[in-house]
Amino acid sequence: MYQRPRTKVEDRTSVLGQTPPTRPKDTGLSPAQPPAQSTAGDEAVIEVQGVYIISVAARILDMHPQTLRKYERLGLINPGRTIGMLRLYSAEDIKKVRLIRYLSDELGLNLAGVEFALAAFDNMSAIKQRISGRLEGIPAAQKVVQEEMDLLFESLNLPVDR
Amino acid sequence: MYQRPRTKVEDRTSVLGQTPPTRPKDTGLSPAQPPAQSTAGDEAVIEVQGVYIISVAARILDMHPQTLRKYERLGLINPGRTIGMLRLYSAEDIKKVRLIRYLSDELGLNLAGVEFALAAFDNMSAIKQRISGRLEGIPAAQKVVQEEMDLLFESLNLPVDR
DNA sequence: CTAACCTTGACATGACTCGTATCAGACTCT
DNA sequence: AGAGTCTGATACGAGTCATGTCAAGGTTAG
Repeated sequence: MYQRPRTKVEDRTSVLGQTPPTRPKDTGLSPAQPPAQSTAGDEAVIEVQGVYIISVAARILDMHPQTLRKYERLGLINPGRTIGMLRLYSAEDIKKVRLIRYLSDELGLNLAGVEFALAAFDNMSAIKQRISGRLEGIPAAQKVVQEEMDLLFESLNLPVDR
Repeated sequence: MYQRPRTKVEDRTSVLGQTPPTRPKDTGLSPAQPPAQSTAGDEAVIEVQGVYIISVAARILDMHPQTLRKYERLGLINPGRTIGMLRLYSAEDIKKVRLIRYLSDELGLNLAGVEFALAAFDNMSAIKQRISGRLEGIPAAQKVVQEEMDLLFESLNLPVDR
C-alpha cells in the first residue's frame, strides 16, 4: 500500500487552455457505495459518504497519511475533528484531496501553485455568486454571466463543484 | 551581474486571498525613460519602451539570459524576432517576465504553476470581454460585471494589465 | 483496562525542479 | 572582422515534495 511515488514529469498534460486535457479521475459528486470503512480496494471506483479517520481516508485515496497531514498543515484541506482531535475526512474533503492531486500530479503544480489555484477557484466561485445576486432583476444578464462563468471554469479544467 | 539565486522559501508571502500581499514591483505600464540600451543600472526604476535584444532585456530585468530563453522554450513568453532570429523583447514582454518572476519568487509557484496562472488570467480576461460584449444592451449589468471582475483580479493579486 | 490507532513535532531520504553555467558550431549585426 | 546571438546538450547546487521513521503521549473501541 501507499506508494504513490511522484509521477514522472515527462508525461504531464500541457497545462490547460484551449485544448481541454482530461479531467481528474472522479471528483464529481454522486451518492453510492456502502457507508463507512469498506475495505477500500483500489480507489477510483470508491465513492464515499461518511466520515473517515485518517488511515481510512488514506486507504481510500491511496495516499500516505503523512501527505494528508501535510496538506492540512499547509491549509490546503480542513478535515473535521473528533472531540479527541482525531481527523475526520468527509466526502468533500476526499474530493478536495483528489483535486489537489490532480493539480499536482497531472498539471505539475507545486503546493504553492495548488494553494494559488484553490484560492483563485474559490474567488471565482464567490464572484460568480455575487454577480448573480446583483443581477437578480435582470435574468437575461444573469443567464449570460452564468454561461460565460461556466465556460471559464471549464477552461481551467477544474471540476465545477470542487 | 546576473546572480538572482532563487529566493529562500521561508519568507514567502502566504499566497493570495483575503489578505492582499504586496504587488509585484512594477508591472504597471507608464511611458518614460530614454529609448534603447541605456546602461541599465539597477532595475526596479527602469521603464522601457523600445525593443531589446536578449542581453539588454536580461540586464534590464537583472536576470540571466538563459532564464529568458528557458521561459520562451516553455511558452511562458513570446518575444519577437529579427529577420535573423534574434529575440526582441518589447515592453510587454518585459512586463510579463516581471509577472512571472513575481509569481515564482513571491508566491513560490513553480513554472507549471506560472503557466497555469497565466492561462487562467488570460481566460478570465477573455471571459470578461465576452460578457461585456454580450451585455452590450444592458449597461447596468455591464457595470456590475465590470466591478466584480475587477474585484476578482484584485483578489488574485495580479496586475490588472499584465 | 488494554491494544490498536491516533496525535504533534522533528528529522531523513530520493527523485525531481529550476536558475545558472558552460561548450560547440553556426549565424547575425555593426 | 569581431562581438554577440542562435540552437542544443549537459551539468551543478539548492530547493521542493512525498514518503518514511522515531519518540512520547492521547484517544478509541472491544
